[in-house]
Amino acid sequence: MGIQEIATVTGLSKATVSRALRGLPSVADTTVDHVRRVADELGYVPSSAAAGLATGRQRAVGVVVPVIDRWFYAKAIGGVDAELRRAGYDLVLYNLGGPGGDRDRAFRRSMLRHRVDALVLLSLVLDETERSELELTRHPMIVIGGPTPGLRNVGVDDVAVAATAVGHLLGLGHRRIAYVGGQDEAGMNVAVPFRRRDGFLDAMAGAGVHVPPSWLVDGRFSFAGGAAAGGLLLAGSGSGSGARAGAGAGSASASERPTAVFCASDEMALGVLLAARRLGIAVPGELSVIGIDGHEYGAAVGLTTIAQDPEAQGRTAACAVLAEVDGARPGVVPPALATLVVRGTTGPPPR
Amino acid sequence: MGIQEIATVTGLSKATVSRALRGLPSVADTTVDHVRRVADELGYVPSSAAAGLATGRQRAVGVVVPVIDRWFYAKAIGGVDAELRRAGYDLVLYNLGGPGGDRDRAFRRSMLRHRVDALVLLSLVLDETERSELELTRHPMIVIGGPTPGLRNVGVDDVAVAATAVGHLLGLGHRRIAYVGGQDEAGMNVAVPFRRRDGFLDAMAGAGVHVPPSWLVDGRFSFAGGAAAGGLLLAGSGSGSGARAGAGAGSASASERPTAVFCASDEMALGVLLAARRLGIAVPGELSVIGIDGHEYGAAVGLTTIAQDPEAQGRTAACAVLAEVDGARPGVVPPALATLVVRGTTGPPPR
DNA sequence: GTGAAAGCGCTAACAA
DNA sequence: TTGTTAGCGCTTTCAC
Repeated sequence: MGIQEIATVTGLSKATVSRALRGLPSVADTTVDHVRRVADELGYVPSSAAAGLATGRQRAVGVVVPVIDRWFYAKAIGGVDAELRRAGYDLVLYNLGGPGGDRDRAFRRSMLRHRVDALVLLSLVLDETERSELELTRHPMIVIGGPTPGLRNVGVDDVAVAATAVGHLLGLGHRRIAYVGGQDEAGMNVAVPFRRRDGFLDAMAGAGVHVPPSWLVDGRFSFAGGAAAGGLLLAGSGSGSGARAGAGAGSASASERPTAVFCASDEMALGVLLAARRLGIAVPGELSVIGIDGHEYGAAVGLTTIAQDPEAQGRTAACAVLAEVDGARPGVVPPALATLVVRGTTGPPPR
Repeated sequence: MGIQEIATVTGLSKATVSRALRGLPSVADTTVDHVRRVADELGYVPSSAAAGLATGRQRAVGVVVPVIDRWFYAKAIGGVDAELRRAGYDLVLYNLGGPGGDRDRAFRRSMLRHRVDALVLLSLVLDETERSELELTRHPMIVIGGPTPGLRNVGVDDVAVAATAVGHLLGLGHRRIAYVGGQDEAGMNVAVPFRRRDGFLDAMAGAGVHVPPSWLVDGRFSFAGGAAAGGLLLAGSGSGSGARAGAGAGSASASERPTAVFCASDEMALGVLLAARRLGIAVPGELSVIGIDGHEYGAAVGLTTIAQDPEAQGRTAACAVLAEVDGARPGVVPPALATLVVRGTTGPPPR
């Protein structure tokens, strides 16, 4: 069951069989037909290892993710996969497995094993060693998500996205706007949250609106985290210092709490929505909530958001590295699209 | 940058270097140290292609999924990955890409290219051709999810799970129980939904409780689908025939609609919860809702569910095929665990 | 404990 | 258009 069998059966040479199978020019059509037929009959299956050894090309690209079970990563992987499949490449997945994962081993033992021809890194922040180790492989590389020094990157302009969100809220008349962001421990994502927060702060400052520090809350980029953050923001202490009198049952009075919350992800926004509902705060009547992502759940509940398309980003990234594998110059990748989708969770602030 | 370099630098033979690198016995400890050191200095990275060619083992296993961006699949992949990494295996992902994916090509061109030593199939239903094509590769194989004729399988006992859910509801006093299930088009999952529905129907019949056909609703295994199904069930026509008078605003009167809904997935249950909220139906006061899965979102909103652990299932599956790759007899895989987690969405029916 | 040599299954010059 | 001849980088008998 190798190329040789086909050669002997057809009475041709291995070389010709190889050429025929790969559809190279300069092989008689009849020969191609014959070879193909025999290969089929014999149930021939090419060995990627042998081909890889001979050519130095594995026809596979590695995708490195912090974790898989998060909306953004899963979607992005899907996009990368789609493009790879189109090109006849396989996708080998390197899951760093969150903070608990044995990241080091993952790196050395596998990713560098020339099993792949290129790497797509999903919003990773690498340390010095990792960076230089990867550089050493001379593989085409690109990162999706936060910009990483020295590497090409595809992703939305997070600062601009935050500005858009703030602009929407400001336009509706809001001035008391809180932010829910923070780090995603599981995701090991660092740059993106910072850029969104800075974008928020800058936009607010640009509009001359003050943001009390206590209105910058950590939602851990998760639904549960968002719910907790929402609880803190809406029921806990308001804008000011710790204890306040007359706020009945520990609940922030309407005049003290924000009239809008900008969340750095839809999942957190959904959490905030949950918190609001639990506290009996009407949305968007008493509180506006806006997220980032374009998560399906958000659509179902009518969440206003700045939607991005991680799948498209995955495709873009895959195309980029594939082109580079084929010898193209790295080239610049344009920023990914993000569009404001106004739905039912934002409206004018209460009077 | 091959094994040869190390050989010349150390003054040893390729054979010894190879042995040292792989930690085989019968190599002097000093030699091993020396080789390792030199390899490190040279930044040596083994070629999996060459090793694979020589041994016939790729040290990689393929994971075939209908789609990646679904809770169950993402979690399960994570589990498989964890186990593979432990064993020093790589994971190559074959995403069938939903109904739109070019399934055929995915099969022939890649999966069979002996790039992997074994296959883990995630709740797939294969047609004849696919089955026999896979058989032909003689690879160890296992499926996670619905049982598939001729293949080992890991997963919960869906019939039992459904019975547990029904038991819980019945125990609370419910008799008017509806079911939200249906097919997950994206997931291409067939057996599981049927088994859960049948389990539900059997359990109900066993308890002598009638289920009107209109109380079997399709929720497409998604949040949005669940919300739609919930709307239909709770606001649309009740148990009986189409139009009814006096049901005000097209809403099913409390006496006609179910007092409990069993959903074949947590995502659908969350959708039903959303529908109930929109209709102003109190949960669990007027309506109990139970799901299956153990989704994080469910935990956050207090959804009662039968939790399963897809990650553990992934690990189990990986272990099983890995063992088989190492020459072990296939062996029987015990059913995966599923545990009733009672939270706040189920309670006694309204009087 | 170590070395020499023969492949693993394919591709890639170079001839014919 | 097809065949010949070398490898790709590793593992693996079989000697030493």
